[in-house]
Amino acid sequence: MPEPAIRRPYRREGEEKRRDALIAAAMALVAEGGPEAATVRAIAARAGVTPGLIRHYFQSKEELTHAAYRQVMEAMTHEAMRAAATIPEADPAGRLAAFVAANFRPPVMTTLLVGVWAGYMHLGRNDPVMHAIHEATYLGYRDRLQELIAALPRPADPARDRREAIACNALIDGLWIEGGSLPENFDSGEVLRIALDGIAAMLGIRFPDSAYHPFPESETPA
Amino acid sequence: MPEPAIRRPYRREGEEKRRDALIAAAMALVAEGGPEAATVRAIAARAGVTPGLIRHYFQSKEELTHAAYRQVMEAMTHEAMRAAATIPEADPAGRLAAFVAANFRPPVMTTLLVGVWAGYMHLGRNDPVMHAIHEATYLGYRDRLQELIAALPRPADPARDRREAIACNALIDGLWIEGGSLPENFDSGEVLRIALDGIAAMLGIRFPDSAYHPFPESETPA
DNA sequence: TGAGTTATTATTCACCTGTATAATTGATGG
DNA sequence: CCATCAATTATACAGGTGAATAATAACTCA
Repeated sequence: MPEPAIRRPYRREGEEKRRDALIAAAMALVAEGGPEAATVRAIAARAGVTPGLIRHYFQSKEELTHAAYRQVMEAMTHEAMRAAATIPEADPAGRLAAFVAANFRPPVMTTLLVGVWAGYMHLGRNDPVMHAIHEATYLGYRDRLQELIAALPRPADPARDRREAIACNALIDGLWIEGGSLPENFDSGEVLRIALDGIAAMLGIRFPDSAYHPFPESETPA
Repeated sequence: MPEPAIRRPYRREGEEKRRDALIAAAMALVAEGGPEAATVRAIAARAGVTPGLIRHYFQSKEELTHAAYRQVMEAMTHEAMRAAATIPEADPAGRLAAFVAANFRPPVMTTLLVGVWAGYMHLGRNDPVMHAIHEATYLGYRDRLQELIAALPRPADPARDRREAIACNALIDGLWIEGGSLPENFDSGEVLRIALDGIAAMLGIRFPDSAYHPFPESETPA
């Protein structure tokens, strides 16, 4: 005996807004409850629409997942690059330090991003599209890191730069994962210090003390 | 119109055997197809039993998941410790190198283990038991690493040892993940070399050339 | 203002999930 | 050889899943 059909009112939004809202909803749900929590119905509810709309903007739920994963991964590289661009080219070590530091503060080192990364991680093992996104973003990030390393004032050696970029990338990844998974096991700023010390040692350089401050240009939070 | 009930024949196995078989089946399925592939029915089929038997040996599917995760994580630490114990205590750097190297060859650096780790990773974010297992195994591994570092012939400094253990652990983790996720992007032995070089640089030591051979005591595979 | 488009909702479907419970059969000991 | 016990199978259930389709109402533009 259904009620005489009082239909939920709605507003038409631009395609871009709706796509973004759905992606954001999917990311938030994955971060909070893992991939199994990001059901079509839950995503729609979080985005304030009904489930059917997802398949109006995405051919399948899988396609929405791909879009969300790509956005998360690219956001991280983009944020680190943006931080590096803050420092003048004349200071290669400073640029590298800024790139590294960006990974250990918001908006990169947040429960949301670590959670989404962890939730989607394993999908790269079977889904070819996810694998391609993983590979592309990993290599993109690493190449950028290698460029910063190659710019350091020392004799050129591409093979060495490659190995060191891989090592620095791995160190950053490992610290980011554990710092994000078990934050209560590390003091504030400790992870950043360990990252910078480790990278400096592996590259045989020294970062200025100013690089060790979590929030370089803006105010330090109380 | 069901056939007149020709029941599947079976053999009674010991409790231990059945539990191990179910855990192994769950691990294999997670490694191959992610957690969503490890359904009660799929696990039972892989283990050669019917679904109901799972709940005869485990109170719930969740409990089976916990058992499998714990086994995977502990196996890694155990294998690295076993490798370290191969080297006499009089050679601290050699022990450390053996510990590190064990992470970059079978049975630790296998698609199965990396896959299972990736599949279960995110569960630690919501499930308290999984979180506890993750924390316990992570800290156990890191403590063992710190002991090996503290044994190096140099002035004692526990705070420094702690930071260096965190850094070395992160480097190992990051290389293990990327080496396992994108093996086609690395040459054979390259990951091990990068790990040992990085750790040596961060600790200010030098490993003997012999440490760089992937398979120390046994034969090298063709 | 009114007709047309389509973004959005509502409903339905076939399938899969973990769990609970009942029925059976293999092993064991007398 | 039979009785007992529990390991194992079989069946059923309630709920959730992504997807497909039909109905509707919010805009757009003439």
